[in-house]
Amino acid sequence: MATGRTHRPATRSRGIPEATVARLPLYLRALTALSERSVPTVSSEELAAAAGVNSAKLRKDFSYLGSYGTRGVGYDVEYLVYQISRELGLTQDWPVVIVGIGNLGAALANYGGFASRGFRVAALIDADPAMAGKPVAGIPVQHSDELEKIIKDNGVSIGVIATPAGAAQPVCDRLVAAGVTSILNFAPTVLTVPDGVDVRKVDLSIELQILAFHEQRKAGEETAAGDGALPAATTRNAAGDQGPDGDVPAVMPA
Amino acid sequence: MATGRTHRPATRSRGIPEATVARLPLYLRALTALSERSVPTVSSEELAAAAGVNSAKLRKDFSYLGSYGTRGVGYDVEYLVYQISRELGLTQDWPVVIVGIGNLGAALANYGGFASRGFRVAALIDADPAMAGKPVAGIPVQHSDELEKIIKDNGVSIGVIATPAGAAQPVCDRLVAAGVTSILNFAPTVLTVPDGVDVRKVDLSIELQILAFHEQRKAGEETAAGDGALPAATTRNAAGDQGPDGDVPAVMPA
DNA sequence: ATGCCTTTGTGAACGCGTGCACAAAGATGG
DNA sequence: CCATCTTTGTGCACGCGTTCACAAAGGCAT
Repeated sequence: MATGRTHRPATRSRGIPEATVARLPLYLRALTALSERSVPTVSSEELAAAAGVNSAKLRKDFSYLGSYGTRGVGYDVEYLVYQISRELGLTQDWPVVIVGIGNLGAALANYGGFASRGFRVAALIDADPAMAGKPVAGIPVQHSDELEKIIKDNGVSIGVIATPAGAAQPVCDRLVAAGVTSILNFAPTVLTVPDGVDVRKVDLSIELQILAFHEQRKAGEETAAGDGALPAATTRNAAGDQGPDGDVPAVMPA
Repeated sequence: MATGRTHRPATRSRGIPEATVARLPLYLRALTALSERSVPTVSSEELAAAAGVNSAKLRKDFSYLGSYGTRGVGYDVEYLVYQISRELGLTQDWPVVIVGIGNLGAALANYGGFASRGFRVAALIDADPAMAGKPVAGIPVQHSDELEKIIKDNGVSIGVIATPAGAAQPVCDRLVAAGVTSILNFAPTVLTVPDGVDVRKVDLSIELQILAFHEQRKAGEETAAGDGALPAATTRNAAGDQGPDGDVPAVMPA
């Protein structure tokens, strides 16, 4: 039971570092914008600025793909778009299913960023029978019962989970059993999957909490000048705190 | 001009590594679940499993906060919930504004994960006059003209951008000018902000592209048995290089 | 009180990612 | 054809993050 592998060992497959892979979509976006403006070539410096990264890092990233630049000139935009697209696997069609058509699921279904790359929403799935047949983003929602059949009929290998936290793991299990090997998880839960299955998670609440940490630190530094104590953050027995049961630390070790 | 700071120097403020901060919300969630089940104490091993991380990493993370455990026993759940909440700044109220009430913005407004922590949606803002006054998630949408006033009146320091890509930077500039110092960006664009302002971005399309990369790699390894032409990464600028699809970039350098 | 057993907290080694700085490569102009 | 100038590709060093492994700490039973 404790064998849940959420993290993959590494991308030692035979090349491209994980950190580089994560930046390729960024470069691709910047390049696409240049392409639309019919810019023929771009230097590492310019492209790096557009993508918001260091130019040395960008050149090193590209070096993992091959030598696609021309010294003294830069990179050919169209050619690079093609190479990165191919490397990311975007030259082929990726059917995806979205499970859980609530507010977020519907937003995802309507999101243009999917279709613009090689992704195609093959189906929308929800457990609520009342949703069945109702069109969202022009696609009729199907009931969970059809999940396995949908996956197999469309050859889906990527699934998006936008269900409530409680439903995520069961849905995940069914997706994996039906043949899905990559999952994008929006539910605030740790998913346990077998080896060979990739999971990436997006958690809105976590991002905000990280921002709050830095925000608090900034505020603390300002007021720290006049007062050693942090702002009311150190509120003792903060009653209105998170607790269903107005709880206080109450239990102190020692 | 190329001075756009999207990345912060570091969190050497006086302690906690960035990687650790990013995991604290994860621990907090696991601990909250335990708390609701009235579990009094938990060992690093158990908690690590629940959060999906290595137990040594978890102990080291906690060691940055202080010595909150008891050897031979583990950690007191309630006490740890409190300490992490305090460290993350969740014991205080964080008013946030969401700008761009489209599908995604509406989904965010309805997302329960915000309110459950210290976050409170102070206002919803959209540039479309037709949206003004219309309630979303029980909160009436306000027009962009009110942005500065809303920020100042509510003391908002965290802003969420869910606008189309084109509108993101102008909105960002206005938020920052009005006093916002932390931004969560859902628009697919690189935001340029002054020093001292934190930006975190969530890009749905990028996550999918990363999954596609790994998915392609998995598929490639399978079929690689019969075909050795896969790792063409070392290909020099050879014209008409690998053409599995016979698709050539059309524009070739040289 | 004493010894055993469990679990924390952390020193140290390792590996990955980042950024610097420069030599090699190629274009361009005379 | 040669000199010069631009920009790539990368060797190298540094710092952060992860993991191992173990000594110290504390509870608990006898």
